[in-house]
Amino acid sequence: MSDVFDALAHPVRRKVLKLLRKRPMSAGELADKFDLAKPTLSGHFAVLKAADLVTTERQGTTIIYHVNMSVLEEATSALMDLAGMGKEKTS
Amino acid sequence: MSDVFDALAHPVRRKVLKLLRKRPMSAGELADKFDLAKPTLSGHFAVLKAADLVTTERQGTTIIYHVNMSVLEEATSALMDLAGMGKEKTS
DNA sequence: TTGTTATTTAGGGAAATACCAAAATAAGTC
DNA sequence: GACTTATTTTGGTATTTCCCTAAATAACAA
Repeated sequence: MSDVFDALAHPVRRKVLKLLRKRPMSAGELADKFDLAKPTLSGHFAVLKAADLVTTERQGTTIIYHVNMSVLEEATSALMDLAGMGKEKTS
Repeated sequence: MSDVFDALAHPVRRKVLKLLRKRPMSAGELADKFDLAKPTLSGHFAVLKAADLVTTERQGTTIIYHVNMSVLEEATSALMDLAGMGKEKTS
């Protein structure tokens, strides 16, 4: 879970997830949305992938990134837990 | 908001918030829960405070930390938004 | 003022992170 | 094979983060 929060800590990576939530996109297509060199973005993708927040699918020469909603939802649950929102035992 | 996600990225800081959610605690009392030097914890507290995730109150010589639930809830909402959970416009 | 307790600030070193340009890899086409 | 396109890996530098010990500050008591 720490991997996930680490990944979420960078604004670029949060924006990548936001973009991927609308639809899967290739690495290059994603990179075009940022004012950063492609290797830099590639590094960010690797962090997201290590946290299992995205998955990849190769289509010929391009690589398509998909957001992994279940992990994003788990992170949200973890944070809700920390915030004491929902699912609480009234003891 | 980036300050908040940065603050949440470190496991020690998440644990501090979890402890403070039960009840406010002094810096020293918190520090005792970790196997780290007090100045190290003080640094973590400063990060949490910069993100407005905690507030402080001095009582004589001790400083009491309180979790700022509203900011924690805002962060949860932001993540829920990223995850597309709840509050969505069906368009 | 001297001393004690609680906490933070200062200073420094090691490790991690973020960025880039250049080179390498992968898949496909001619 | 030679070339093109898409992407990642490598190598390098600069900045930031994390942790420590030692010193400074704050509030209070004797």
